[in-house]
Amino acid sequence: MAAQRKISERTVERISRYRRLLESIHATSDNPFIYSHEIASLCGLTAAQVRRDLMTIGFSGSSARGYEVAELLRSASSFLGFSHERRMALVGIGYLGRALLDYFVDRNPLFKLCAAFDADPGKVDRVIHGVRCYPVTQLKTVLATHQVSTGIITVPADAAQNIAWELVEAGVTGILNFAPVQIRVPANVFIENLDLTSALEKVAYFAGNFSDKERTKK
Amino acid sequence: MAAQRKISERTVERISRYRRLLESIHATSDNPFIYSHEIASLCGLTAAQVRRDLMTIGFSGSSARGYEVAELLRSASSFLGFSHERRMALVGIGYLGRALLDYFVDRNPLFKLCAAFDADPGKVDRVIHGVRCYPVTQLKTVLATHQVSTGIITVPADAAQNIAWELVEAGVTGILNFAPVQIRVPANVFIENLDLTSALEKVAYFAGNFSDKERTKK
DNA sequence: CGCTTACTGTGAAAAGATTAACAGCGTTAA
DNA sequence: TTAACGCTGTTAATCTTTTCACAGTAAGCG
Repeated sequence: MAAQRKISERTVERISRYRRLLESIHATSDNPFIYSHEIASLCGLTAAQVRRDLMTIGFSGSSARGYEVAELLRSASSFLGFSHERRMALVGIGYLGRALLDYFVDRNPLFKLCAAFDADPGKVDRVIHGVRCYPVTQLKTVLATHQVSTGIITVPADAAQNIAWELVEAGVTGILNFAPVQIRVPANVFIENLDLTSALEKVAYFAGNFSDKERTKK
Repeated sequence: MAAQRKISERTVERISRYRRLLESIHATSDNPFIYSHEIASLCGLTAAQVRRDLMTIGFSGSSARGYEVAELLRSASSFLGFSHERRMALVGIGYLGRALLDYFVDRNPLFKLCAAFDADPGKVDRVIHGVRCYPVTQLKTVLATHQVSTGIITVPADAAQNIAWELVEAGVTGILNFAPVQIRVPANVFIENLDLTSALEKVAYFAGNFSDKERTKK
């Protein structure tokens, strides 16, 4: 729809963070305006970066008063697609899967986690954190009835690629993958690989080699 | 110690992924050599990138035969600091905290999760997934006895910054933060903010706006 | 009113990360 | 032994992201 071109992943992530920040500010502060440098400082960024991000989503503030909180909140929400409901499914009901169910359910009513799947018969046919659990064999049929656009993968590494393919065949166009393998998908599907092990090893690396060295900017 | 300078976060993350890949290849394949383009294809990268990464950690292969798997595995492990044990602590024993305990415990014997903390008295003074749980009030004393270098934060957003400060005061030099706030730490401490909500919103964004547009390269 | 101030919006510069390109070399095959 | 091949190591080019810097502008103040 909106024909903006090539907005970077980094920018989208930051917009998401701004949005949440603004939500909280909107609820607690009575000042209806906010400056780029205030947002920046609360998000650990530079003011220039914030201004540029807002520029790319086409939001304008007022010089001398800054940005109107309510308006910007609305604009960021609309940019992120909060205007319509998204349906999501989770595959892999291990500890991590359950934690994510708990984490995502009811956090945002427009991001509806409407089904969970697992290969273990002992884990299915019940409701966890308000989400119905199905055998993974029924993935395609269940997803077809639910119009799911986004999938979350928390299965073991060796099963992840197959699950991804099934999700894609079922019409999913975005995948958040926690399995520690690089998953390949068709070019028209977006995949975000979130590798907890390498995140931790990175922290451990820099925790060790850091007193003397600067961190290269994020 | 090793006086390499300014190795980027991205590179460290990739080295970690290479390492895991090599571990698996070393265990299953009988071919003692591997080419950069093989690693690249398995990790979803270009061969040039792999060669450059290995260059930055100072590893050399042989022309015409590629890289010796066992050697490279050793070299990557040593680069990542697997030569000595790291001790880690986790703060916040909610669903996510428990999932991470399960995820990280015994995954790598050199990354020892040796204590968990929570503010809720009902959750402490027991052992979860092999890790002893303490009241968060004892954080500093317990960490002092354990020589912990790395902390994992899975507490609610409003408590995260305070916990970070306490971790830093206790001598932690690297933090992996899952709370959805940007945490500030002194310049000599490394922090990685892993924001699940913005990761998901990013996926949802690109899942929606993607048929027509290229993803900007990671 | 006009002056001052401090902000936004944005082109241009800088920094950082990735990819291209190729010289040089070890291996293999003839 | 030599020639051909296909790899690595690395420099240079390109592409991306961030930061700088400043013109333009609205609000507040005297």
